[in-house]
Amino acid sequence: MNTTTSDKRRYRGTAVEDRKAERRQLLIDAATQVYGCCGYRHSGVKQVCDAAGLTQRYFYESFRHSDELLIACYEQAARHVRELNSAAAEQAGPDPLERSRAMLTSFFTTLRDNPNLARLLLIDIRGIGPEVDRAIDDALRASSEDITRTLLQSGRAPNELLQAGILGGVIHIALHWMAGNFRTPIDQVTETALKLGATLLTD
Amino acid sequence: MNTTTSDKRRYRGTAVEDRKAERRQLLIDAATQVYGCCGYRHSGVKQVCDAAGLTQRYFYESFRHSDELLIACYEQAARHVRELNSAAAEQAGPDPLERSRAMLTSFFTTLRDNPNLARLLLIDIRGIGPEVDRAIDDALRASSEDITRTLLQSGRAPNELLQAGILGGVIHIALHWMAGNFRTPIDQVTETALKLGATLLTD
DNA sequence: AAACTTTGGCAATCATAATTGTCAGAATTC
DNA sequence: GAATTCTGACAATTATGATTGCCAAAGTTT
Repeated sequence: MNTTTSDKRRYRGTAVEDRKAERRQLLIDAATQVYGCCGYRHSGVKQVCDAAGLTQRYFYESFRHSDELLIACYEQAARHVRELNSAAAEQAGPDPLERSRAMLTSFFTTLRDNPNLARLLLIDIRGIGPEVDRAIDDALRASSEDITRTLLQSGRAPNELLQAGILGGVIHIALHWMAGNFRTPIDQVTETALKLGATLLTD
Repeated sequence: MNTTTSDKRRYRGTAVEDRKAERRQLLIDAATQVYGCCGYRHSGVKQVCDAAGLTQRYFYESFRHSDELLIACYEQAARHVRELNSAAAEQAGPDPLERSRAMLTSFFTTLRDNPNLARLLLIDIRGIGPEVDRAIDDALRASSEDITRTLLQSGRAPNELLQAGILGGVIHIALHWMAGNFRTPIDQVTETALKLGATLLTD
C-alpha cells in the first residue's frame, strides 16, 4: 500500500484528506510559477487554477482568497531557499567566511536556476495586505539572522539596521544580476555580496 | 498680473492651458499622498480625484490611465529627493565623506518628514507594468550614480553590482527604520548607511 | 445680452474577476 | 447494484472599478 493515511474511505487509492492536500500543493506550485512569471497583480484565480489543472472550485476548498495562496507560495519559497542555503553552509566547514561564501553561492545559484521563484521572492510584493506584509517581514528577518549567524558566531546583539541593509544589498545585487540576464559570473556576484556582508565584521 | 501665459482666453484669471496644468499637478500631488498612504494597489481613480478635489473627468484630461499618473508621481518624488540630496552635498564642502554623509542625512530626513512620499518611493512598485518598471530602474540608476559620484570623484568605471547593492542596502535601512517608527536617531542611521557605502572605496 | 467655452457633477456603460451554486458522471462502500 | 460521496465542469451571481457621455450652471467674449 503506497498511501499515507487512515482507514477512511479512499478514492483512486488515496484518502480524501490526502487528495485535498495534494490539490492544495498543486495550487501552490502552479501559483508559484504563475506569480513568478506574470506577477501577482496580473494573475487571477482562474489563471492559477488552469495552470494547476484544477477548477476554481478547488481553489476555495483550500484558500479563502488569493492573498492566502500568495502567502503560502511565498513562505514555501522562502523556506526552500533558506534550507538550501543552510545545507550549503553546513557543507562548507567551520570557517565563517567560507560558510558565508557557500551560502551566497547557493542563494544565487538557486535564483538563476529558478527564475520564477526568484521573481516571486525578490520582486517586492509589499502593500498587498497586512498579512502578506507580515509574512515578508518574517521571512526577511529570518534570512537576516541566517546571514548574521553564519558570519558572526558570537552571540552579541548585532546592529539591526546594518543587518537589514546587508540583506537589502544582497537582494538588489540579485535583482541587478537578473535584470542583466545573469551575465556576470556567479563567483563575482558572490564576492560582491560578500564585500557588503563583511561590513558586519567591523561593526 | 500674476499669471504666466499667453494672450488667449482666460478663466478665473488664468489661461486655459495653465488651469489644465494646475489640475494635472493637483492630481499628482494628491495621488502622491493617496498612493503613499494606501498603496497604489488599493487606490482608485475616484479616490485620487476626490483627494484632489476634482472629478474623474479631469483625470482623463491629463492621463490615459492610472499607471501614467503613478509614473508621474514617482518621477516627481524621485527628482525632488535627488535635488534635496544634491543641494545638501553641495553645502557640505569638498570632502567626499562629508558630502556623502550630508547626502544621506538629507535623504533620511526627507523620508522622516514625508512618510507618504517615502512609502511611494521605497515600497517597491515593480511589476505594475513595463513603463513603470522602466521609470523605477531609471530613478534607481540615477540615484546610484549620485552616490558613486559623491563618494568617488575618480572617473573610473565602478562595479555596477556593488553600486546596486549599496543602494539596495540604503533603501532597506530606510525601510527598517520606518517600520520601527524612526526610533533610531538619525545620525546612527546615517552612519550605518555610510558604512555600507564605504565598501565602494575599497573596491 | 447673445453666443460661446469651460467647468463640475453625475449617471450610464463596460470590463474584469471573485465567489457561489448546480449538476451529471465516476468511484467507492455495503 | 443501490446508496453514498467525490469529482470536475460550467453557469449564475456579485462586486468593483475604469471609462465614457451628457447636462446644467458659471464664466468669458463680442
